[in-house]
Order: sequence, then structure tokens, then C-alpha cells
Amino acid sequence: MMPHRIIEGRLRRAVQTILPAADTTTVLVRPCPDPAFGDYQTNAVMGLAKAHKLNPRKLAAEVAAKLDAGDLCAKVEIAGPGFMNFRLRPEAVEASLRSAARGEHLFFEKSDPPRTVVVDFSSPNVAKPMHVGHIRSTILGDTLSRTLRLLGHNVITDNHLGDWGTQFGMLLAGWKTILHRDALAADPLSEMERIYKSISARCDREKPDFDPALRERARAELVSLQSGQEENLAIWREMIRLSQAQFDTIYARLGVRFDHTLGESFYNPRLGQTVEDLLQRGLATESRGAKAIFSDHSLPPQQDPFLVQRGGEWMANPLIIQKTDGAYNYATTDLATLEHRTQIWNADEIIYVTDGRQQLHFHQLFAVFHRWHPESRTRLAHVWFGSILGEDGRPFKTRSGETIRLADLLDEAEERALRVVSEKSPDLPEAQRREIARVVGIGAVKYADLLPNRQSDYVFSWDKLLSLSGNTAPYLQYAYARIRSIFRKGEIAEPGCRGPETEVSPGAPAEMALAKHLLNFGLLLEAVATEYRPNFLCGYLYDLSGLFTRFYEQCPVLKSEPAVRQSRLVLCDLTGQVLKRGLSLLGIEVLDQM
RNA sequence: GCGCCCGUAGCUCAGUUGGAUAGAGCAUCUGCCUUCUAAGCAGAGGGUCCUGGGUUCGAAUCCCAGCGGGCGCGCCA
Repeated sequence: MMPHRIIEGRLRRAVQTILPAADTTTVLVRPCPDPAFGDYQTNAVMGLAKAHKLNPRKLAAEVAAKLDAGDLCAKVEIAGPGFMNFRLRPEAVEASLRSAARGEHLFFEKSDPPRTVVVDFSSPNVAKPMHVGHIRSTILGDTLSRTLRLLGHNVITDNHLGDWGTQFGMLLAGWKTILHRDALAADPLSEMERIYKSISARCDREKPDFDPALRERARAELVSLQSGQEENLAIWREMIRLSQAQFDTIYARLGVRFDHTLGESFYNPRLGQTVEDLLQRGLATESRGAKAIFSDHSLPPQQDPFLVQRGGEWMANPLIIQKTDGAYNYATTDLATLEHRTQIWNADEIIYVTDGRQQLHFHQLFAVFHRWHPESRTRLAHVWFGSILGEDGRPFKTRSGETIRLADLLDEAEERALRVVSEKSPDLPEAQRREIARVVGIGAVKYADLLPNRQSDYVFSWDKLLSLSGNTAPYLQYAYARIRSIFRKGEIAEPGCRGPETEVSPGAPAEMALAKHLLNFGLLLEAVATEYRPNFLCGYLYDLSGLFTRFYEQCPVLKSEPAVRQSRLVLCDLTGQVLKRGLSLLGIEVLDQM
């Protein structure tokens, strides 16, 4: 068990002996913001003192007197208005490093009990090329899934493809009237995108080329598809097949995998009974020819997702589950999907990773689900991220008004990385340089995507996504490669320093600072999982790499006397393991040489 | 109009129950490669945390008002 955890547990008991009625869940032990104060601190005592109208410093002193942590901390300091600062004894740090070196843990613990967590992310649309707008959901969802899985949860990843809906009417009309077979064979996604754009422009009343007959044709094709007409089904399946091939290529490059790909069409057979059930239970009602769910007025109007104010009056803002023409929409599908995930997969938690513009939809969806299945204890989370903007701060478009394809972005990333590798390591064989460029390039894109707070709007910038210096993936990969280089130069297999007899004793300040940071790996992983914020992990790994680099500059490893050398090798090995594991959670690979 | 989010160094952004002297990258400037990889390290400069009130031992963080920006608001997803 990590020292900070033990301190936290004992601290809570100490608080409880003094204030038996206090809620000790707020008593948390966190790393100090400045090592000058200590290694860990709690500021919860100040809050408790306020709640119980006590003198905070006096309470802290009483808690400190009751606290038995002498085995881990030399002494407990009370600072300022009532901070409690803990400084770990070197022996406590060493014990943790030794047990990690023996392979007993890697500075984190499995969650108990594990939960079943469904993660819904990526969800591209069939017949459209994946573009930069898809990276955030894909990379965020993948990282959260990996982190939850590492922490022991039963994670189910599901790619909820947009493979059903209005767009197929236009795609079918286009496929039958303006499709170029050669173009389709050469580049299926571009051709499907072309026919879609062409038809949809002519189905738009606002556009100059509006063609009412074509619009009717598209609607008829859609009805025909949805009623199971064989020719249209065959074309639809072909469009999915071609699209999935593209998705698979991109996901393979990104190293992203899904347990399931249950697109919207999977739920199609269940939509009728979903609406029927909601009507029977009185949750849904008919309105202007559509079936919709209205407010139950259980919330104040300002917080009610089914109300909206217009012209100074609160108006109904219902969730429509069946359109006037009888067709179902994404709300219907999402409700059917929720039922499947809770009832078939027994999800304890479902995480949706989408952009922030869908917040209202998910508020409505979750509210409806809780009214529909009040017995359900599934936790529903909308993990949203900011919009993509151009460098001018306007909604993102290229100069020609197009989006940037994900495949092109990844190509560019690898090309830029190859130029740098070839410059830095011209002696390596080309195949190896290309492999390094792949790992570095893809890693840089992912890291740049995960580094900012997900809720910030996302200003798209080639230079930012493809930068290879400073706080970027290559910096972390470089630290790892240097560690591997030490083992290579010393002709040491790392398992040699992982044995039961391993001794490790960080002496220099740079060694101790690095060692103490390793101990906080688990703390960070839990924060990532509970806050759904991978950027915390980026920050942690960046700090770890910086601490390692300072250690590397100040503390020779191979040239040190045997005992010091052995200890430093252990520290290098553990740092390498945490870096590799941490980067793997971000979906970023490491290299032995770069 | 109403709701959500945002406003922090020249630029791009962090900032973990409110917590200690607000941090990083890029850019600028000064040093450091015959020593385990310089994609690096050490150091410097750079701030009315949008503005004004309030809450309290303590506010970038919470509350109120205002200014500026992005997004959303019945049959698209």
C-alpha cells in the first residue's frame, strides 16, 4: 500500500477519535505543491475546525498527537493556519521502491470492487472520411478505457457508428444516380462523400440547386431501406463495409480497439417497442403528430432540460422520440442503447465521450432514462470536450472550407518526425528511422490532443499537434530511450535489478525527488479515472520525465561505485516502467532508441 | 431572450475537496556536447489571473453584477 494511503487512513482514525461525528471522507492526503513544505499535506483539518467552530491550529495539534505515523514520517508539521505537512522517511520511500522492484506493484492499486464500465467513443459516420474532429473522442475514450482497465475495472468499449438514419436516403439516391465506379474503387470514402455532398446540396431548400423531386427520391429511398427492401439493404451493407475498412486502417494506426461495434442500426429492431413502452408508461405523449417526452417539473425551470425560455416565457423543449412521419431519431436509438447496456451488459457506469454541443441532449437522455428505469443504479456520465476552432478562433475549416482528414494528419505527423529523426540520427538504417518516425509522430499527435483540459475549446494547429520539442510526447519517449540506452551501454538486462535481493537507496536530492514522484503514480491514475481527465496523466509523466532528466544530468549511473550504481539502476528501471506504462495508457508507444 | 462553457505571461495553455510565493511549453536573451543520446540541461526577462462588488483565516477557483468570445435551444446527430 502506498504511504500516502496509509497516512490518510490513520489520519482519518485520528480525526475520528477527536471528532466522532465528523465526516472523514473529506480528509485527503495530497502531494505538497512545494517540496519545501513536505511530501504530503492535508488541509482538511482547517475545514473540520471551521465546521465544528474550533481553533484550526489547535485541532491540527490534537490530531497530530493522536496520529501514529512515526514509521513513515519523521515528524508532522503544522504550518500556517492549520496545514498538516508530512515528510516521508527515506526508509519508507525505499521500502516502496523495493517492493516495486520485486514486482509486487507499480505504485498503484486495483480498485475494489471493480465496476463494469461501458465507454462509448469515436462513433464516426458511415460513408464519411474520418477527420480531425474525430481524434478527440477517439483518443480521450481510448485513454479513459485503458486507465479504467488498468485499475481493474471490467471495461467494455463500444463504437456506436452512425450507420443508420436520414443521410442514407441521400446516399442511396446518389449511389444510384451519380456514382462513379472507378472513383469508388480508387477511394471509396471520397466518392461516397462526393455523392452525399452533391445530393444533400440539391435537397436543401436554401441552396440554389434545390431539386424537390430529388428530395422526394431521397426520402423514398430511405423509407425503402428502412422497410427492408433488398437492393437498398445490399447497397447500405456495401457502404458500411467500405467505411469499416477505412475505420480499421485508422484505428490500427492509432492502436485503438473496440470490444463491440454496435452501430445505430443494431438497435433498429428495438425502436418500436421502446417508443411503445414509453407511451404505455405515460412518459411519452403525442405532440404535433410526433411522440415526445416533456418535463415532469421536478426541477426548477432553469435547471430543467425540458424547458427553454423564449420571449420571457418558459416553453416546452421536449425530447422527440418519434417524428411526425413515423421515423425514429437518435434519441430513440440512444434510449434503446441505454437499455441494452444496462440490461444485457449490466453496466455500473456508462461513459459517453462526445463534444460539448451535445450536453443538452445527454441531460435530456439521462433524465428520461432515470424516469423510465427509476430502479437503475447505473451511473451515466457525459464526458464532453470543447469545439474545434481554426487558428483565427472561428469554427474550424481549412481555407477551402474542407475539414482535414485524420489520415492526412497522421501522414504529416510521420513525415515531420522522419525529417527530425533523419537529422538527429542519420546513421540509423532507414527502416528503423521510419519506425521511430511512426512512433514519435503518432505519439506527438495524441499527446498534443490529450494535454489540454478537455473542456477547453480546441484551436487546431498543425504546429501544435506536430511539435516535437518541449512538453510533447517525444520528450517523454526520449527520457525512456535514455533509460534504455543506459542498460544497453552497461550490457545489463533490466530483470537483473528486479530480484528479491534488490537494494535501492536514493541518496542525492535528484534521486529522492524522482523516487518520491514515482510513488504518486497511482494517485494520478485515480484522479484520471474519477475526473475523466487524461491531461492529469500528461502532466504527471512530463514531471516524471523532467525529474528523471535532472537526475540523469546530475547522477552518473554506470560510472558510479557498485552499490550506488545498483541503486540507480533500480531507479532507472522503475522510472522506465512507469513511463512505459503511463504512456501506454495514453496509447503512446516507447522506443529503445531514437 | 434563456442555458452551458470560456477569459491566466507576447502566443498556446496547465492550475487536483477554496490553501501556502500563480506554473509549463513556444518565442526572446545568457551559458552548457572529448563524460550513460543536446528531441536535452542550467539560468534571465515577461502577470491589473477580463472588470467591479461579496463570502472568509485564505479566492484564478465559490456567489452576485457587468464586459468580451464560443456553443446550444421540437421532429439532424
